[in-house]
Amino acid sequence: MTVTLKHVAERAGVSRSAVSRCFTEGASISAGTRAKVERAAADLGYSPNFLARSLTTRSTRLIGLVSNNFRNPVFLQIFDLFTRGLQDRGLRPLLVNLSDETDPARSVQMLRQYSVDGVIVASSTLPSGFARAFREAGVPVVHAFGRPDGTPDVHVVGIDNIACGRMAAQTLIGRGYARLGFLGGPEAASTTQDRMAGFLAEAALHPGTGTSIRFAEAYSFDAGRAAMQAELAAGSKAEAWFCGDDVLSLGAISALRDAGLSVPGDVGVIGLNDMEMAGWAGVDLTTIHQPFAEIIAASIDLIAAMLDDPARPPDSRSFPCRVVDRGTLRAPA
Amino acid sequence: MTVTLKHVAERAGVSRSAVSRCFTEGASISAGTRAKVERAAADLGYSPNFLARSLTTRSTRLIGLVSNNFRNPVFLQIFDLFTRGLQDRGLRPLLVNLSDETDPARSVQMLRQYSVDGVIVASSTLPSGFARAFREAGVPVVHAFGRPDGTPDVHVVGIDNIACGRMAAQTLIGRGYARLGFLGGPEAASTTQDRMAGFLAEAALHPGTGTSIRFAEAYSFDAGRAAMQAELAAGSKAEAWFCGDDVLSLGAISALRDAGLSVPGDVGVIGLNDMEMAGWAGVDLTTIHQPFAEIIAASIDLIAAMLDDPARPPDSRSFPCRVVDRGTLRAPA
DNA sequence: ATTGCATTTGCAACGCGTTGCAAAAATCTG
DNA sequence: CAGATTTTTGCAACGCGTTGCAAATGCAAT
Repeated sequence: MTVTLKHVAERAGVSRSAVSRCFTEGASISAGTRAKVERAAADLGYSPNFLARSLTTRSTRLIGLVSNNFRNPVFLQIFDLFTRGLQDRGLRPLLVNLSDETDPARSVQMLRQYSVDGVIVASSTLPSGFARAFREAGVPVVHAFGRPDGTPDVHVVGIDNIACGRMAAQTLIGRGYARLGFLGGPEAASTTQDRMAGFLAEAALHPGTGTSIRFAEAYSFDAGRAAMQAELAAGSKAEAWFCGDDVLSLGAISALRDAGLSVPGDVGVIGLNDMEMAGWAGVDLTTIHQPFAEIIAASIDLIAAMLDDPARPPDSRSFPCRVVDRGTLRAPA
Repeated sequence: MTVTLKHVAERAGVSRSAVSRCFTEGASISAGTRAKVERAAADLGYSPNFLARSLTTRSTRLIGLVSNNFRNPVFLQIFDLFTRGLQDRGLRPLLVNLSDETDPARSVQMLRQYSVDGVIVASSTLPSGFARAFREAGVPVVHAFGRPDGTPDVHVVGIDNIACGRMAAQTLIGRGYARLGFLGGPEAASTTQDRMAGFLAEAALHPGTGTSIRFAEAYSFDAGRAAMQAELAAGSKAEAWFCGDDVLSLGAISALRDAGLSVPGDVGVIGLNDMEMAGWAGVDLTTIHQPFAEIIAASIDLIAAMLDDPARPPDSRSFPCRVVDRGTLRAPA
């Protein structure tokens, strides 16, 4: 049977309150009773029931970790960092897979039923309605990898996707490529739109630079490959591609190489994310590094801050990215 | 503020019990009051607090999902399948990252404090003491990807690692390789030992077959690469390798190719798992398919069964594997 | 209208802890 | 040592639902 406060209290010969206070930070208890209680608790193998406690303290230390991306290997790194970071603060991730959920209301309800203290939405492709729905339900929320914005309605931490788009274009132009391609992720995602906008804006500043655009259905190898195959079948003229994600880049490269083109000999590719695999020998993907560790640390900081002050006005943090030069672009002229 | 049973009861003009019964399956309630209650609940946006409910029902529908492998891309697929499968049954995964935890007691205590209904340990490298610790604490547990065994002390579902080792050796011998290598994961893991044992046993049945052994520090690309580099530096003579995991295989292949060897021209490689990436164009890893979907479905079935009957005697289920022939072994003679 | 039975309802206690408050005990002052 | 403080303790109520039980209601048959 489960051993409860009462059992410990009886064994230690004190009141239930005394036992409770022994297990709550900073409560008033004398050294003597503390010793008795600890002894009894140890004998019985007691530890307090967090869920019962949460009824009165109104805090579960449960955090909903919500994502819809379980195909892109970079998310394993992301889950690793999130789970460790949360655990280090005594928070517990309740993992929610929204891969085929379209209705925010259901997930909001479910997470409220479990009284989560907060929610982290980790996705660049979930419509922002999801994050907003949590906020409207009064649940602290931070949207990691969302679209930072001057007047956010929820906390957002991510990168400046427009700047990344520019950076990619600049890099390609700096390498002497004139006909540029953008291979984006799902067209509807705001991050895709921003990356494209930055990319096109920068390209437009450079006369003699042409651009073409294509979108992949998903952030996956197959989708990237299919998109590039379609592009090639349509007689692509692009000399270098900026792909909105590394795994997309790998798919695209495989299509290019299958078509007998050399990367970077014939066509250059620059990705985005700098997932672990991008650095693997033999992969050597040139890419824009997205500072995951910082983004995740900031997200956790924010959610932790909201536990203390749930009314904290939404904030938007954006971290700088940088190009990691490996082997899929030709050397500077 | 949170809206509770009481508020709904007042608004509907019924007792708290009536409201409660309206939200519990199969409780006795008339159509009339049900309508009143549902109306009031909808107006107020009420939904019951699972955690409070769990106090009396003694069921949270929370399942600890425990793993220590957040570097091997195959685990993203695994988490995807687990989270979806659990969600489909109305169970909620509390994700626990044990990457650098060595003491089972701490995780057991933590998960008990959250009153999880059960625990799934998803790992082939966690010492079996972890799973046992949960069982001893009276928490239903199933160890997925563990070592199936005739007299298990916890539920185990996985593959017959010895048979896989044999299968790998047979395959290599069938292709005419005579000097075989085994590149295992962490040496201490029972799965590594079993795969090796099967591999060596089978090789021993074939006169004229030589074997060499090496272990990687972890199931990671870098570890596989480093191990193969060490092997090459030591003047390896093996013609074909069975690697205990796909990501290890990829690391090994990268080392082989860097050393100027062709795969499968000079050296053959067969992996284990058949992670998604193994099938990517350009990767084309020949490997032994581990039936993840089945293993995970069975694990979830088992944990669900234990919710009904916690005393269910431990069972051990093993799923058959099969070779998936792609491009890293030479064709049969 | 009465009896008999099945449903439905509310009361009150319970699950496991926490906490405001007042009483009790310990400590300090003079 | 009495009196004033401070600390520690227990009581009892509370957080949010559930549930055994007995009372109340509904309905059909007599």
